[in-house]
Amino acid sequence: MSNSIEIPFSTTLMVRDTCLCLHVQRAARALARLFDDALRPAGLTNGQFSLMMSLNRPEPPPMGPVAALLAMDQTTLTAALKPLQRKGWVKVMENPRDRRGRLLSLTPDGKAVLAKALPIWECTHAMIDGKLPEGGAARLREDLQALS
Amino acid sequence: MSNSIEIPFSTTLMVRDTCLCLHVQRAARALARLFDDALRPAGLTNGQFSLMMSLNRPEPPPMGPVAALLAMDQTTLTAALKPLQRKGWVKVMENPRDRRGRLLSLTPDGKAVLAKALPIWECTHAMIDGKLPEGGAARLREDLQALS
DNA sequence: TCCATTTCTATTGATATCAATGTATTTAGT
DNA sequence: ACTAAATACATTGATATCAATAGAAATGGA
Repeated sequence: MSNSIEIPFSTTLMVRDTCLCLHVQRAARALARLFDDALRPAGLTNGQFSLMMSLNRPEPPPMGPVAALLAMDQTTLTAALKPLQRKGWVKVMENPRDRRGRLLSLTPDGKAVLAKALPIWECTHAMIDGKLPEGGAARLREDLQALS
Repeated sequence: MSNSIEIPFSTTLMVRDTCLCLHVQRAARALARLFDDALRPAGLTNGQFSLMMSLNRPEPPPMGPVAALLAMDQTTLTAALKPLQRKGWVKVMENPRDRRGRLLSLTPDGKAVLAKALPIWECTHAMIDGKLPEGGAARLREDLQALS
C-alpha cells in the first residue's frame, strides 16, 4: 500500500541540490574536521576553541549568554564544559549574586592553551578564506547570520 | 607563569566575529533545530531526512558514496543507519557483487515517511529562503560548497 | 596461484547535540 | 512576608560525530 507513495528521483535531486540545511550541515562537518585536525596539536577541537575563546573576557560570563552566543542548547554547554573542567582549563563557579547561576572563566593553563591555538586558527582560517571569492567571507558571514 | 600568555580581549572579539567555522557551526545548530522541530510530526530529524532522501534512487547505493555526498565520516553513517533500520525505513543488504559492501535502500514504509516529510521540508525551506536577500540562497550554497 | 596491498565496513571510546524533565533560586504580585 | 511564576542549570536518554582500530573481501603483481 505504501508503494503508491513514491517521490520522483528528480525531486530527490532538487532537494539535495537546494536544501540549505543540508548544505550547511555538510560544510559544518567539513570545516569541523579541518579545524579539528589543525588544532589537534594544541589539544583542542574546533568547538572547544570557540567556547574557550568566548570565555576570554574581562568579566566571567554566566552560562546562558554563552550558550546563546554559540547558538547551542544550554544542556549542550553543560556537557561541553565537563572535559574542559577535567583538564583544568575552565573554572565553573557559583555566581555570588545569583546562586542559581554559574560564572565561567579560563584558568591560566586554559589561557596558555588558547594562546597556543590562536596562531593555528589564524593560519587555518586564512587558508579557507582564500578558497572563497573576493569579499566572499564577509558575505557568507552575513548570510549565515541571517539564518541564526 | 602561564599568566604571561594573555590574549587581548580585542583579539577574542575579532575571532568571534570573523571565524567562519564558528559561524557555520552556529548556523548548522540553528537550522538543525528549526528543521528538527518542523519534521518532528513526521518522525524524522533533519539528518535522517537528508539521509533518506539521498537513498531515494533507482539503484541502491553503497555506503561510501552516500557518506561522501553527506560529507560525513563513514562510521557516522553506520551509526546513523541503525535507528532507521530498527524502524524498518531503511534496508541494508550485502552487495552480491562485492561482499565487503552494503547496498542501502528505502523500504515502502520509509518511502511513505519521506513522502509525508517532503511538504514539511518545502514549507520550512521556503521560510528560511525568505530570510535571505534576493538570490542569497544560491550564493550561499556556492560559498558553502567551496568550503566542502 | 599466492601474497601484499587496497578497499569497504563495523566496533569502541570519547565528545557533541538536543528533548524532556527535575531542582534550586530569584522575582513579582498580593 | 508569602506564594506563584519565572529563571538558571543539571540530569537522563537518545542520536550524531569522529579517531583509532580491526575484520573481511577484492585487487594487483609476481
